[in-house]
Amino acid sequence: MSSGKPKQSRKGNREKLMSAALILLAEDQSGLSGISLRRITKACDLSPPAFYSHFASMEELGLALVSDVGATLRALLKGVRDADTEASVVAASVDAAFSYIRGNESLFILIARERAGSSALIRGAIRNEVRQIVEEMASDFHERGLFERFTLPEKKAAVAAVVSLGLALIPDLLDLSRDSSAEGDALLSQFEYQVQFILS
Amino acid sequence: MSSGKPKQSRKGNREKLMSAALILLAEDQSGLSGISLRRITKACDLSPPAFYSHFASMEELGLALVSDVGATLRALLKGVRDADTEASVVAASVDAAFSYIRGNESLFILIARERAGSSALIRGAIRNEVRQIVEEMASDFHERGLFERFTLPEKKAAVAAVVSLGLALIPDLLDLSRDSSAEGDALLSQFEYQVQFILS
DNA sequence: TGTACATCAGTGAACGCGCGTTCACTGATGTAC
DNA sequence: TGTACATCAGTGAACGCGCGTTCACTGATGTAC
Repeated sequence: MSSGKPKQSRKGNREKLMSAALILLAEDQSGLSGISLRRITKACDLSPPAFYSHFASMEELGLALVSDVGATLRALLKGVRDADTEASVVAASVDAAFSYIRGNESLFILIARERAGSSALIRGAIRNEVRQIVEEMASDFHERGLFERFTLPEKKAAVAAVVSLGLALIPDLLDLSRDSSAEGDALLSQFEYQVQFILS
Repeated sequence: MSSGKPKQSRKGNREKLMSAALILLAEDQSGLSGISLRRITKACDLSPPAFYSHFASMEELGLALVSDVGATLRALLKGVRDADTEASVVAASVDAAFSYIRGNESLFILIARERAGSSALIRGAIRNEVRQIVEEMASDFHERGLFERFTLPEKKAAVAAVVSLGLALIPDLLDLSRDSSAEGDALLSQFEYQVQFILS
């Protein structure tokens, strides 16, 4: 027996805490307020006080997660917006967003849930990330002459509506496709109608 | 000194528990999982075990609240749908919903938050209430020949979009109008655009 | 390259707290006679 | 109307639990000489 663990590793533990939090967030459906500092550190094989070397509180960890997903998603959407007809831009953006969502479910469970969650700070951070994405997409469309029948504020309203409907879709989609994929599909085709209505 | 309280009152305590829960829900912004059985019973001057005479768990209390607000809102919307032009039906419904929301903020904080909250049962109950409202409004429009350019599933999708945007609006509105009424107004006029887009 | 040292991410023990839940009980309420 | 009784919403004490946070500490890591 060569025995045990290399204790006190000290490398990348901040990232480990963040991804352990995400995993717990996705397992329980309980939201940020339902997972405890102690469970997160236990999942990383750390002692509870080690948490404080990286974050002052759970809320700060939540803010870090939100800013991560915001930055990633913004970069992703920017990269995909080089198609130049309206239909293809919309299709590409929705596709990109949804495939990223599928690959990073737990981040979006966080966003969808904490958007109306317990921490005012986190709600504000999410609102800002969403707002940034909406503004960037709307100005981008504006500059490139897409959707010219809309004024700039109208473009923002339209993009905001699509994003909001998409976010609201996430928890429903997760709940329903757990039970029956048919209901999930119905939800998705309803979403397609809705996007179509909004972008006339 | 004639001294104190009539103890063990036994009348209407179920309702007292429910409304105490709502008050706590609105005070803290913490969601159902953030208010405890003990705090609710303390707010009603009851001992903690008295809770169990009325509800088997907090989740059951949550379900009771959801079904209350669903029933009330459905009745309210039904009563207001007797206008007979598209514009006036929409305007009347939105007005009715928003003035009810303003008068019952805490119920809607519950709905908006728990729609993506920790309890799968409660999420399901909210989904059903919303679905019922959407189906009723859409079939009603259908039967009365309003919005004839939409098929029935399109009508449902449109009504669902408006309701979803309205629900997502609530936490943002509460947060932002706390800071500045200007931002709240901007949000509301964005919502007006969005309803307009959807109903073409 | 080797050694002394500062830094700081880690440790385990301990704390007080509010929680949900159980238990045996009490006494107000409404009903049957 | 008055009395005996069943029901069941209430009580207070007690439980074990997991929580966040504090503390004095340790020892791995990277740097300066």
